Amino acid sequence: MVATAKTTRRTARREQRRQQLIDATMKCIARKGMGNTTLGDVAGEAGLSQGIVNLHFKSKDNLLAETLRYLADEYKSHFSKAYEKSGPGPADKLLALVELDLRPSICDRRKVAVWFAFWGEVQSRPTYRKICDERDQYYDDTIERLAAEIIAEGDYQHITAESVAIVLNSMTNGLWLSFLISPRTFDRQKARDALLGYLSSVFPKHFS
Amino acid sequence: MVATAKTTRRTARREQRRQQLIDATMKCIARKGMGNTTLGDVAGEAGLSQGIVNLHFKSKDNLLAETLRYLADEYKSHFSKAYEKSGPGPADKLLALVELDLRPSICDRRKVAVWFAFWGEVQSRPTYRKICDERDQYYDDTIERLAAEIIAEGDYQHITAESVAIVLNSMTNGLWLSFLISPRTFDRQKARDALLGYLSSVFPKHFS
DNA sequence: GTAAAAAATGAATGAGTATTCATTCATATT
DNA sequence: AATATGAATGAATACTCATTCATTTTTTAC
Repeated sequence: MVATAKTTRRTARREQRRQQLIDATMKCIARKGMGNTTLGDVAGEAGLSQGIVNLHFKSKDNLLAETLRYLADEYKSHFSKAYEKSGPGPADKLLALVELDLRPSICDRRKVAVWFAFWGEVQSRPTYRKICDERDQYYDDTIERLAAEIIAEGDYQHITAESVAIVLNSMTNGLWLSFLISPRTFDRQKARDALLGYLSSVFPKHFS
Repeated sequence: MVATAKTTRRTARREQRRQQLIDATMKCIARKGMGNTTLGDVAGEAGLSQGIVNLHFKSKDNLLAETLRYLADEYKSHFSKAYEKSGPGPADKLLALVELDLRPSICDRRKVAVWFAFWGEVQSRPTYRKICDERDQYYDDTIERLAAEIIAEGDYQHITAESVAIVLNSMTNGLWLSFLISPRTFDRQKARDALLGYLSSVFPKHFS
């Protein structure tokens, strides 16, 4: 009885419940769009009652901001892990980071839909902008530094680290858009080939 | 003559009003986001009365779809014009089309904000997806054909037209995102340099 | 085992907003 | 000038949904 009660208990620890609601929020946004997602939808998706979101997040605005922050933090964490785990040279690291954006766990229908939902509102919401900006800066700076190291190593001419960072950053975001809009025709392998094609034409000594 | 002129003027006024409302819609979406734009906002922005949108567009949903269609059509029209007007070779044409996406009349704060607002909802709205898909297909096919011609002309190895089209398509969309999120740090010239840098590394004989 | 605390419920509230429609207004037609 | 017609208004309506809160259920502490 004690054991059963523990596994089937209806209440959950605060953090657990919050996470459950954030997950439900992402599902709803992906399915119905941010504008058409109601707190009732989120609660229903989580199998809980009407007032649950306000209990745990105080307001809808707050829930949405926390959802975005969760996504951004998750991305950063994957990013750092990919960086640490990859080979020692800057080319290894750059490749690992670029490939990260195509990994199914990141380049996932639901998550990408949520990113774009927020980007669509970023213009009018300073909070969203701040969170997105921060993540982008983090990404951009790292990529540019790696590109600079590769350029120095290979003594490449006619190319700047900044340009490479701009290309890679915009390409990965743009690939997400293709994935979102045309999941049928989107092909991870082709996307990867395109990215590698770019890297090998700009850094031929490093990416054959 | 008299009858005809009068008739066309009357219908023209109707189209004029619709266009005025579409413009107001884009302004509102850019300022407040799609989710927070009310029909009252749109009517107010146009200097007209509450019920005006329903009179001309039947419903809010319809207004939004027509707004997206307008944007897509406008883009296609600029695209065709740029294609026609550009130099004869495929490299001239490719450059002209790529540069189009950075032209202030296209890469404009308001319009880009509206594109992203719709992309954020594309997942849940088949109508939006269809319109976006169509535009993308148009773009992609043309770019790929031009890339294929350039590859043939220059006898380039280790590169496919499809890859080039993927890179260019995702890059231009991605650059729009940077422009939207960080208008302060976004730099048209640097974006252009990055695009040209890509083209010259992949097609060195055509883009020095 | 009991009491206090915490978590969760779901009906009620009220603010906001899409839509409707009776009426007014402007212009064209006779 | 008189009439007809489409355009526009804006108050009224109907509805959605975020938020609140009194109540119930579950957990924790003793």
